[in-house]
Amino acid sequence: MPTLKDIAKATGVSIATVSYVLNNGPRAVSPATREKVLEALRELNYRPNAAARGLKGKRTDTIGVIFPHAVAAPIDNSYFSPIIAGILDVATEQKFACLLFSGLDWETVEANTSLYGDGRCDGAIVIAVPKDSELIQSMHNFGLPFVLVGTHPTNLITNSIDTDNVEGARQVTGHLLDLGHRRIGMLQGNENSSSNDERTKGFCLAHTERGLAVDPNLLFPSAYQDDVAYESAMRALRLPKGQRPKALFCANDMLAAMAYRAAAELGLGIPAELSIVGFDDYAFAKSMIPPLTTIRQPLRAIGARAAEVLLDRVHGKDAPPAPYLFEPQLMVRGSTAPPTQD
Amino acid sequence: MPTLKDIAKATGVSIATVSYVLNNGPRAVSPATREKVLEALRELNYRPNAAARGLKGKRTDTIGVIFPHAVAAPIDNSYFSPIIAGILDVATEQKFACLLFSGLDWETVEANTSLYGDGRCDGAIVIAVPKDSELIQSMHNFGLPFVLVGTHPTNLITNSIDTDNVEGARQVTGHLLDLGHRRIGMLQGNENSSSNDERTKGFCLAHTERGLAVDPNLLFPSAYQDDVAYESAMRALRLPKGQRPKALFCANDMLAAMAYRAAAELGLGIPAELSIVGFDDYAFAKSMIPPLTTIRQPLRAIGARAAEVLLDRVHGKDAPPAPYLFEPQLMVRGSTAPPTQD
DNA sequence: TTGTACGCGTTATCAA
DNA sequence: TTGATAACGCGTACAA
Repeated sequence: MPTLKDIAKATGVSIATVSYVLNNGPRAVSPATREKVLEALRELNYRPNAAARGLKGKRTDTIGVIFPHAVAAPIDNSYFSPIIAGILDVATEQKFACLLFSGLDWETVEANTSLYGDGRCDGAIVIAVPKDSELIQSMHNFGLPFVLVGTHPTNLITNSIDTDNVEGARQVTGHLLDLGHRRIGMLQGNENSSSNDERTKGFCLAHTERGLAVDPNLLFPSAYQDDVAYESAMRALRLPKGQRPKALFCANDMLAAMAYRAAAELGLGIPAELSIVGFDDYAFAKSMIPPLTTIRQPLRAIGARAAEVLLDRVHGKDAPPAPYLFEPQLMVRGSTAPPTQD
Repeated sequence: MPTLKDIAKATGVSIATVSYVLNNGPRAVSPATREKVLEALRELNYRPNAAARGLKGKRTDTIGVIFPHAVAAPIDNSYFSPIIAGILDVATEQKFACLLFSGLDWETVEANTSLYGDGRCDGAIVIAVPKDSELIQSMHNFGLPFVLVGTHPTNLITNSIDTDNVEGARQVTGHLLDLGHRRIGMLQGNENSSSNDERTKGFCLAHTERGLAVDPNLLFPSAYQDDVAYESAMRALRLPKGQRPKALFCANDMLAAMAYRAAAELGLGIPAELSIVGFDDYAFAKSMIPPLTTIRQPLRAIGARAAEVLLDRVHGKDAPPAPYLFEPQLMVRGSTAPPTQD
């Protein structure tokens, strides 16, 4: 690997000059030597050494992405991966690379956080961290720019990017209510997640706005894990006919897929005997049979926006630590219909 | 951020001593000073600077992962993300981080490859690169340890990790033939991909082993993209009844999902009127309705194995540049049944 | 047992 | 317009 010194030697100039050519400044170089240097750079296939640059206190051109990648929950693929794709879109465009810091769960991730503090990245994006996590405060104390995705800490210390979960849940529940449904169950997500709190709130809001009460027996605790979700769905759908919900609002599309499975096993037709709606509009939602009515969350755009905000911070344009909410979009497909008579 | 110098000053020893304590050598430090130093390190919350370490020529404790993340194909999530999860499993355990180098397609990725050569990582994993890509040769020339996943270059210059695609395709096609199917179509994947070549080969092999010929009209060119796949599936299933395949082998599960959609739109019951099999066993396969019969490819284990092999190389244990093939596993579910009479 | 000093490849300051 | 050189933080050969 050639270094500045090699280029300087080959060209007969000083390393300073080479550096100025490389960085287009901060001082001028005569066109003649400039050309000579550029040629040598190309000739020897020179690559600036990232470590040396980082050491000089310059940017590392790297952003960290912090998230857990649990063992077998489809949500990990469907949720994290479009977000990371969006981050990559923006990062690649701005010639940044992404450094993943991960672990199976948040506990492991937090235990490994030492990694982000060693000057390997200029900033970090933290995805779906539990809102009571110490990580948020400790990162803030650390001073590295960071942005949250899918989490709204109570004290606003940095930017957070997300979809308006309350509004989305309100819309999709409203869609069911407007179809005439009155016995709607909700399959909930992780207990300590921002998204589940907000989606539950929107579910209730849609009811109260119409002067209707939510039956607490129709809130089915579950989690963003396929096995847990399947069990919860079975519990909900095995209720005696008069109590069984005629529609299910699932806290995300993966839960909805599990509800489909439970319904199929119990011989309940969708949407004839049971309407199902989800949340997120994962890639597979439109391919489900029947296609799932759900709330579209622009995950890739969320990731891209997070990267933009972070890179602005990295470049010194400090935005106020405001939350940024994307508008949810109701996607009415084939899994919802008016209720049939009992 | 405290540096070695700060610790040295606080403890009243030299930076060399601090360094020796940190690295447990190469020379001994008296237990007394050792304790003092350790305490100061903890006290001041010292973190070694990765850039400085990298500059000294030591390991960066980072592995690069090179792959494209195209615009909207579900395969990207379902294929890449479990592999990356597997890489993360091993990397995290060995205290390595993963640096993603990506672009929308391989063209962009290759244009950005300059990134991997700047000393930011100790080695790289390249996922599903087209087998004729220059990237492979240029990385080899570069001298950075690397490992391939899902690609088998013709000249064996490093390790490659994959599933035995020929054998998997042979098994799942054999399953259809053994059910009595004789008019089996194949929905193919990307033209220049190793996986598609090998799966096509296995498809043919299963036929010839049984003394049967493959009807070339039943090979439907397609790609690992949902829109293209859907169109191809429609073309296959719109054939007049006597020519229409009664079973479809899809080059991966995403194609199979698109075939489900096409079948649903044409009113063809699965598996009554049409058997469908896939390949990969993506997370969603078992939740499809009916659950998809497919070949399980242990993607997460593949990622983990790739990371292990790479880290061995990084640590200097040079294995021979052999390919490593995982055994495919036939998962018989509800999407296959014996053919009905015409 | 410990301290001093050099060099890794950059960038930036100072001097020419 | 350019060259010499200090500094970034760390690891280690050498001197003490």
